[in-house]
Amino acid sequence: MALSREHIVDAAMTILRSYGLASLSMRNLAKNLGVQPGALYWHVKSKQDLLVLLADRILATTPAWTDQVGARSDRADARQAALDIRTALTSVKDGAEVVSVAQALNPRQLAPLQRLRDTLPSNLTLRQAEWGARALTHYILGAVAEEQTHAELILAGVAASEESTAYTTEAFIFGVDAFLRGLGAAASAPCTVIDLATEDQRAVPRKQLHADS
Amino acid sequence: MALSREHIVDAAMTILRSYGLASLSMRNLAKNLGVQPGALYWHVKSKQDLLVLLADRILATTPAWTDQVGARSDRADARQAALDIRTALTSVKDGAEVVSVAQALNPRQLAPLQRLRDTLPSNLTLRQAEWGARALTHYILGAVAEEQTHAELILAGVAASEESTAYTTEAFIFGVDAFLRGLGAAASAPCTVIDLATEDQRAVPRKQLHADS
DNA sequence: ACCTGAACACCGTTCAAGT
DNA sequence: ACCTGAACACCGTTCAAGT
Repeated sequence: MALSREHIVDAAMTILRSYGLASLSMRNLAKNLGVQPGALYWHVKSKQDLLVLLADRILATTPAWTDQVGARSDRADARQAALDIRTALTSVKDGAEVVSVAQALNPRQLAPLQRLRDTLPSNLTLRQAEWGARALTHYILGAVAEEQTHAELILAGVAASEESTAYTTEAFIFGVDAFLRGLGAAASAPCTVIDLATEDQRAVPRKQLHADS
Repeated sequence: MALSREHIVDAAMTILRSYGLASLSMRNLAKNLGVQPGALYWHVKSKQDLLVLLADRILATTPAWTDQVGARSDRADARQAALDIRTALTSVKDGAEVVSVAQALNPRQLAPLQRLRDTLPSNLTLRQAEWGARALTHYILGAVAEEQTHAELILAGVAASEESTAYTTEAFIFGVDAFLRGLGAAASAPCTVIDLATEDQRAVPRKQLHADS
């Protein structure tokens, strides 16, 4: 059967579901497809490219947001959007990590991020809604990634399972709700930057590429 | 000069500051120390172990929280704690990513996480304060990681620099403040779990380790 | 157009053997 | 106790050459 981009992504998803991100090497993927590693590079630019495709497919399972005359709705919609994203991420092993890496490499707006922005409280300016959606995305990815690696550590017998999944879900929702409440009150309490002696020791000198000896 | 654990961490920090996480391989580190790669494993258990040490050192530069008779204080303290953590992370290239990875591998409580918990609004239960501190940590690590990779993409000429650092800082603070506001109102609006048809397609089958053919 | 074979320049980790 | 030398089992990517 002829190799194709879609076929490659399918096989990669299978590896991801069964064994996780650590097992997803280009060489192992090629072996699973019965092909030489170099063959993959005809259909896919790089591994980073592949990870972006995988991230899109993982998030594609989230229910489409029915755009009601472009109006931003109440808090419950945003909460549901966050839960839908979490469901999509947890359906694949290391799903949150894959999406995190893909988003870091390709910082374009992820589809559910747009949905999040559109469901945020309507008292925010567009810029604030974008900041809020990004912030919530960071929380979701971080929280779910922690859940998943924790779960894998337990399966590996390294950590003890002290918490039920209901408990984990409650913690997740607690964070989402807290954040959404805060965003709802954002307009009344504007963000004034106070003392920032903390600024700009960030510009670290960049020398050459790669240190040798 | 005799090799030591501290010496290794020093050299690793130097590589990190100058060239970032991608250049921090055990082999490159050994070369910089004028030693064979295997020698490192006498002083350090693994690369993961080393990353945890690095994460601790990166965060060690945050000002110590002067514990005032154990009382949780107001929102300004938590906001300052978040800013201090951001400053520490941005002082090292890929600092946020290093701490993220280390925290994923070794999910023990990071020092500043404790400080965050102690500075959260006092209306929360201890469990809620822990959830809140975790959530805020996820936001901080995600946001700063995005800042840093974005900055590196700009230095590499891949992306355009459309935003000033003040703008970035404002966005960061916006997220922190929103979250803290939401936590402040957490007790009055308890987190009730509504419909969760989303639960538990998370248990993905685990077969053997490593797929072959 | 699509894939193989083979190479290039790397990884983390282990471990007998040396000192 | 501490380190070398050398190996093991991998990586991502490229590219002439084949079909």
